[in-house]
Amino acid sequence: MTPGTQPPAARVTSLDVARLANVSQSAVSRTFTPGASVSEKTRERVLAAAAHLGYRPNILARSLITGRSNMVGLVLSELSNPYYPPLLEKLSGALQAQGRHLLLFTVPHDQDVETLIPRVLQYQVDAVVICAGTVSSGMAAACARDRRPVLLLNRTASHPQADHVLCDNEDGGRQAAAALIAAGCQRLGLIHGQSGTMTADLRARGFLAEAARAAVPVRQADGGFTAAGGAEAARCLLTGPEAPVDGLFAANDLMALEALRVAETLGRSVPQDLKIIGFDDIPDAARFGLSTLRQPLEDLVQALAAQLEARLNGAPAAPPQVLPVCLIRRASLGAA
Amino acid sequence: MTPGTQPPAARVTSLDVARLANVSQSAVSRTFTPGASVSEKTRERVLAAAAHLGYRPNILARSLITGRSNMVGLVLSELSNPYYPPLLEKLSGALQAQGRHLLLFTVPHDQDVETLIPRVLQYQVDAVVICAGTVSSGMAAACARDRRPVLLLNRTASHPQADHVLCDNEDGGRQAAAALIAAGCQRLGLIHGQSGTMTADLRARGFLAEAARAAVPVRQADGGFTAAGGAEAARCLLTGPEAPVDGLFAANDLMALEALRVAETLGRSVPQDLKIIGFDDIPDAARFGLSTLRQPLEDLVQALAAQLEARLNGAPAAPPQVLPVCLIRRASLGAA
DNA sequence: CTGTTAGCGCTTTCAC
DNA sequence: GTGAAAGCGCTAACAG
Repeated sequence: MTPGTQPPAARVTSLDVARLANVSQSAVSRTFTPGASVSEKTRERVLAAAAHLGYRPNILARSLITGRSNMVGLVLSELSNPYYPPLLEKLSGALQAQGRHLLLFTVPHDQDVETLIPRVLQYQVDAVVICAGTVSSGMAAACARDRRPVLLLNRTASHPQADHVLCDNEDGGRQAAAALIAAGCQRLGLIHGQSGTMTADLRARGFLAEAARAAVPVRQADGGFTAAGGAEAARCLLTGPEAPVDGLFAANDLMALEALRVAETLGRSVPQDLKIIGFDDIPDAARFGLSTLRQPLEDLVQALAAQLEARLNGAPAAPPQVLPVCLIRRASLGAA
Repeated sequence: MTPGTQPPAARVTSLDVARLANVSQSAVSRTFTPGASVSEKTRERVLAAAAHLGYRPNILARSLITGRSNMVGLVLSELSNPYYPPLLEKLSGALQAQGRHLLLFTVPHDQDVETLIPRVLQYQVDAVVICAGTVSSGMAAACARDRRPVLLLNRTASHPQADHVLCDNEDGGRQAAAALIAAGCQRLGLIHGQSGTMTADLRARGFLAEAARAAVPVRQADGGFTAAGGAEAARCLLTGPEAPVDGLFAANDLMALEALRVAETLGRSVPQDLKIIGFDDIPDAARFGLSTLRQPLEDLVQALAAQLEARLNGAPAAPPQVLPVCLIRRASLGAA
């Protein structure tokens, strides 16, 4: 049996309901259209018939006419980072509350975000949320041509037609440096995220700027945002001939937690010899007393959902929305 | 401006392409239909015109005719369990390789899986994958009426029309007990998952059966599959007047890891005084030397994808597919 | 191989 | 308020 040869399911259509209820097909349609005018009598008859047959409007057929699918494309790449699952859960919940649903596209390791976008658009999603890779202008243009809003979550601008919702990465870096310096650190270490990504660069920039302002030296290493890379970078920064660093900032918690473990292995006691700050506040951070910059996940998602709603109602792209991050002081900083 | 009042996007249709290429609309359609017969000449003209206009077929319109949307509904509840993100990532990848995409539905905390299903079906998804809550037969019936395959991932049977892909939870429990006993444990402890869920019950059953077979006593506590609950249960099992347990099995790693920490807090040294085994093999398990029963994620996903493909080609529901779990020996069991 | 035609299930004018 | 009819963008017969 060849694929696709199956008879399509015998679905219940509005016409079936109309016949059973002895009304026109349009009456059925109106009954299921929120703002339409139907007499109470008709509505009841239709609803009864629909319930009897198990009828529910076909959203795809509807969207062909209304131009609205109530689906939002979500392009994701880094589900393995524990920061994302809570985000995804909240995002899905917020959109579901608006009557929309996420259509998921994951970026294959060997592929680019770019190449995925046309596929996303084919599904007639009402908007595209991108939370992966770097977004080039070609892509934004493709969406703009189709008048499909594009929202970038935790990515920084590449195109003025897209909305941007993100946390203040640069200020987070700044806060980290300030906190370490205030805690008495004199030789700082910075574990970079994947270079080239805006979040990594901004966090680093803020950190370096604040350290420079205070004239505190900084040694750097690249951890690539991964646990393994973070461990490697930490080892690199905590050993060697030079005077060891006494304050460490990692561009995400995954790496910071590894640094914590590496420090332990090397016999450095935290927070006495070494203070550590991460970024994201993933669940494990609390468990291991890791100080970190917490992103306001709930606010990010709410802002995104609100902006999405606005754009779908015709509003133009808004200026980037940058939400504050908040330093959570835990044991790794000498907090209670 | 009222919602939905916006003019639908000015989309490029197959007719636009046809006109530009001086061919019929069907020629355009055929060009984009894999198995159709078009001359090389026409195909080129069409593709050129399409590229020029930025045309791509509207999948929703297509699905109205073919009865195939290439979307698969995914009903999820427990994204916060670190076991799920890798699963979701692999699943999405596997389906994407088949040219399908996941439409996400998360179960709100105050709601039932049941109530979500009609909404899922409205989107004309080709199939529904459920990875949440307990699935009642009413729901399965609804899907069956629409001839929509239902696949349950890591849930046990409730309806013969659904496919089931899961790992051998009961045997995992058995293996855990056997391993602890073989390692010399004489007083076992069991931290239950959320009671009522099949995975929790089966893991417990296997564990208890094997312990009983070996006539080793077992104390039990409920951890509800959560980190907090696991810590509480561990504290309960590791303290108290009775002789302390020397072998502990937790129904998932989240709880087992907490148990590991609680044991440390209580001054019990692992694996000397106490051996611990978890379930799932989440990333943290390796990091903390937790022995655990690893689920064959990749195999689960592949089996699911294959079964999905089969069902969509007309195959009937298959008998439950139970994949073996594998005990990973780490420090918590005294392994190297 | 090609164009013409019908129609997927639905919403939306438009008369009544 | 209601039904008839048109048509969203596309595929699938069907003649040629």
